[in-house]
Amino acid sequence: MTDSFIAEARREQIVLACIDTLEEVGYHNLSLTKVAKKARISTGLISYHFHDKLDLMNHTLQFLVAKQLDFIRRNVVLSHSATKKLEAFIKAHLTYQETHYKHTIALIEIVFTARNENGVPYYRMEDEQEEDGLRTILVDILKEGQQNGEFTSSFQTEIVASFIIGAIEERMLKPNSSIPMEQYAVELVKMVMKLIG
Amino acid sequence: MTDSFIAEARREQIVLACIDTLEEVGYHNLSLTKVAKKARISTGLISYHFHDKLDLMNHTLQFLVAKQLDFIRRNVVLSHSATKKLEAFIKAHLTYQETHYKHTIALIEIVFTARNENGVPYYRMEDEQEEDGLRTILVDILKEGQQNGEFTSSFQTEIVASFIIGAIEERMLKPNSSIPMEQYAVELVKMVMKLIG
DNA sequence: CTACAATTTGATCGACCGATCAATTTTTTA
DNA sequence: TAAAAAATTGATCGGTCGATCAAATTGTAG
Repeated sequence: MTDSFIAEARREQIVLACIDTLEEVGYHNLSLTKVAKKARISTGLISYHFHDKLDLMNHTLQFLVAKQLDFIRRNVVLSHSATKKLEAFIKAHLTYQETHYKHTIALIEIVFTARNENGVPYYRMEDEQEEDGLRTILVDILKEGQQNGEFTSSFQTEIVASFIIGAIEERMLKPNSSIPMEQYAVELVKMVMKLIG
Repeated sequence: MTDSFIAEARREQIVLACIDTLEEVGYHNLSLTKVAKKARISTGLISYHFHDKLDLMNHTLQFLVAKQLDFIRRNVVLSHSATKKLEAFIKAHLTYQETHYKHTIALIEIVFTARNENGVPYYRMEDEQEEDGLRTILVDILKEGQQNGEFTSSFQTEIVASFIIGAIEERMLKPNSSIPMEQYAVELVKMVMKLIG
């Protein structure tokens, strides 16, 4: 296993096949054989490019998080006020979940099922170096708005952030709701502004 | 397998062992052998009292949901205004997650990992007959408050309910937060009242 | 062209799992 | 108390999985 172009392309191909398989059968029923079949390669090749199953899952999770973060961040930076950034964050996040449904499902499958070497699942892990996560982006927007007077200073950014992320993730788990995503996004923005504006 | 007292007690014992095992190793690494060992019985006895592994999980999920629902409902009915009921709902829900942490973890493990005969996980299922779920209780409280004038009528109960449940479940996944549960509950109640009061 | 390195295959191994079942023990029934 | 029913054991079976590896193929450097 090296870092050649071929190896890098192959690894991404396997990661993509892993995402497809996760969405179709879930982590619970996923096997390396199924991923290999999806990627139209032999099972041994996966072991050649990834140390073991957990290593493949770690790379797949990293891929999914990076894509989502990149999409949302690119939308947020287009705005130049905290209010507009907040709106962009909420809408981009909800939009991504709808347009990249397969990725969202794969992400959920890994986060709630995969466990590290010590048996700790991702959803129970302490966010070690939350240097650059989605939550940090959101908290920074809230702080910026407080500092420049767009938002009131009478709320704790961490709690409002939980509030917003909770509402977004709640929607992530119920995409089949009777309420269209667009409307949900608009209403959520309205509510948040009523809270902090 | 019958419905005798012995069988009923044995089934509950197995369900409790299942909850313990879920919390310790997760659904992913759970086996009927481990559940049997936890319950200090033979493996065959589980198959005697439950049709198969999925049947055990269904009973365990039903047990967990019923316990949680019962606790929250008992707290809510003590209050006699929509405002107080809403406060009781939020605080009871958050309190239950902290005092019954093991049950919360087991619930998450089943909902996000177990799949029915058709391969559909619980978290992706349409809530068939949501006759009596937590969400219904919450929506009913919101409707009651709107009808008797405690709350404004300018919001959609379904969306605010998602908002509230999202904030509660977000906390469920991050119990190790720097913010104490009590404070989180108080702030959440304040925010919701600011939204709808 | 040649030799070496990287890549890929597919068979195979040991381990574990869910489910089954004959045999045994305990409880209930009459 | 004797017979029947219920409950329980533990060994066992077929199946699947993750990982390994010798062998084959492809790519690359000299």
